[in-house]
Amino acid sequence: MKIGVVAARTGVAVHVLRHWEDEGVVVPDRTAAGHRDYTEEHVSRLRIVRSCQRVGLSLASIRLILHRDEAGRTEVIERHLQHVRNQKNELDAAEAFLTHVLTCRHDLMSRCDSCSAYAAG
Amino acid sequence: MKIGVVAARTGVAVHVLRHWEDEGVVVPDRTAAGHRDYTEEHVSRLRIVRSCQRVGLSLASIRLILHRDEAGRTEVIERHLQHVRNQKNELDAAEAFLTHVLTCRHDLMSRCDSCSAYAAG
DNA sequence: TCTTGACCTCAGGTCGACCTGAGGTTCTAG
DNA sequence: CTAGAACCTCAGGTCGACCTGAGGTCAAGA
Ligand SMILES: [Zn+2]
Ligand SMILES: [Zn+2]
Ligand SMILES: [Zn+2]
Ligand SMILES: [Zn+2]
Repeated sequence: MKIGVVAARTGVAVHVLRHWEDEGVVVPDRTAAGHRDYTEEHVSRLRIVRSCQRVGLSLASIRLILHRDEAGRTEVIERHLQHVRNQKNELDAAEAFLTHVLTCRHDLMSRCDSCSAYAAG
Repeated sequence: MKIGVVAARTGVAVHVLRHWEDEGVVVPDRTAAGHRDYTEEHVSRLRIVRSCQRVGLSLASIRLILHRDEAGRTEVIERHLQHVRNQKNELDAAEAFLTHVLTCRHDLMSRCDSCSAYAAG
């Protein structure tokens, strides 16, 4: 499958697909003429890249996750799992804070218990 | 309070504090001689900046959140609340995926139901 | 007073993840 | 067989959030 078709199907711009190849994240095959040639497996992986990016993983980490043979893979995944779990707590706190500040009337946040609680976290 | 003391207390490097001032996020007072002078309220806000950054908010958004009088503040906060709620779902999916790939033995992710499920999301 | 460390500004560099454009080749529809 | 779309590489730009260094000012202890 050609790069333009993949871009249309995945919503990932052509130059981005080329960039991800440069970074070794999803490396397509090549036709005899040198054009990139993507399989369904590649497309599958591209979607995984997007999902991983949405939770803040870098291309370097995603590359590790997608390639079973890379050194330090397990460690990176476990580190990110830990990070993902921490993020959920951070998000709960952030949700509470953002909800609060919408209606907080304190001039100084340092005098507001709710705001201070978030600053302390 | 001088910038060096604040850096030590908050764990935020001096040049970062200066950068945050440039961006209008936390703007300290000044002494007669032109040195930055932080109050406890400033320190409180600095901690909030860190917490907000940890959930992916940009300095521009954080500035809006910290300054009640800025235009479009409510909209930005509500947009980020929505984002925060989405993130929690993303994180649940990512946690499941990362846990799975640690032990997935499929050569092609497109042939693994668990991996495919994450690609589909 | 003098020294030494902390502070100041301003200019330029880095890093990750793109984005844009130039200049050239390949594919495909008419 | 030819025009135009789609592909290729490579060089350089952008953006956010820092980071580094030069060259100078200010302040607290010996
Ligand atoms: Zn309050
Ligand atoms: Zn409050
Ligand atoms: Zn499986
Ligand atoms: Zn799997």
